[in-house]
Amino acid sequence: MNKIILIVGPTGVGKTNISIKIAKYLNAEIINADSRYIYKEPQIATAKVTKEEMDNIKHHMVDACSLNDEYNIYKFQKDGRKILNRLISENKNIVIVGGSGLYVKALLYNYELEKDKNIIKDYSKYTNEELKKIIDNIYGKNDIHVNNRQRLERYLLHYESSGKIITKTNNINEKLYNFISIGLKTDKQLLYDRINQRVDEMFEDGLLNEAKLLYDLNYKNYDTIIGYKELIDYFKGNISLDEAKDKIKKDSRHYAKRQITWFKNQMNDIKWFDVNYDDINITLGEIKNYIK
RNA sequence: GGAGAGAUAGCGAAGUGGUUAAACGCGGCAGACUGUAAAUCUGUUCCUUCGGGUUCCAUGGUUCGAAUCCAUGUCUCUCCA
Repeated sequence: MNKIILIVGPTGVGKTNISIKIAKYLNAEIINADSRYIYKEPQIATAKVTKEEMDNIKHHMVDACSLNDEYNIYKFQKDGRKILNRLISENKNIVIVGGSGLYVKALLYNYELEKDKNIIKDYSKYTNEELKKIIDNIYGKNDIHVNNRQRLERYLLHYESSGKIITKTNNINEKLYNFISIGLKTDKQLLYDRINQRVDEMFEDGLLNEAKLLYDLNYKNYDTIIGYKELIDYFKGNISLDEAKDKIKKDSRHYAKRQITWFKNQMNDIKWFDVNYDDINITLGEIKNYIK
């Protein structure tokens, strides 16, 4: 019987390193569940696994498309499950690692997503209040906040293109695969220190060059990546490099906090491990013992 | 040495006699989230045993009432010498 291990945690805890060690131990292949690893161009900004780090472990769902491509959770679910099912049929051990909570859930839980019909609607003539009222008439128990225009528009678009409403169902907590969930954590101040330090290291490693290069090429999803989007104002001369750098650190910390909130409250039966950075083997030992 | 301007919560900044524990922004903290998710959005942020307590540089004063008016002091900034 093959093993499927899910490893989650906030950015900067050390998921990449640990996942590879665990994969090595299990002779497993890795499926990435990190929404920004999908894009092939960013390397430094997304702290992407390097060839050397991979240590000959096969990685899936990394560098799968261009920053110019339209990628979304539906495609991730479809592509990811295809690989997952294939590896299962080949009786391989699998390590799934990622920080994108919704992607993880879409991959492993009963999230029913349908192919988008590519309908484009323009709701710009409606105010938030008007959109909210329309949605309230469709489904009074919706909990979308009036200010959340993105979700308001998404809800209406989904309804108008599929005729279906988005409701909270229990399916979303129903596991479709037999996997063990592991969460990596550490003291929050320590995590924030690590994140800040990692941003400094990214700059030492040439983040600015990478960012400028892609900026000049005008990539479509450029501004969805922490580490790039904060530099836009710097390239335009609106802020100093130090200001941009601080903003990257801040956005990264905020992102980590949102991830922690998600994994803590949106997912069940995650076994949390405190990462020991002085001796990673201690943490690895605890994990190996748990997944035995 | 002379002439002005100013000191407000962690920071920036409103407020110039009463419904002001003090707008707003940032930062902090917590949270929501089934298709942009590294996204989007929400709540909270002087202390509190939730009864209340203590605030707007300091001290003293005017007033029924002061962050707001007066006096003195301390500090900061700009300009003139």
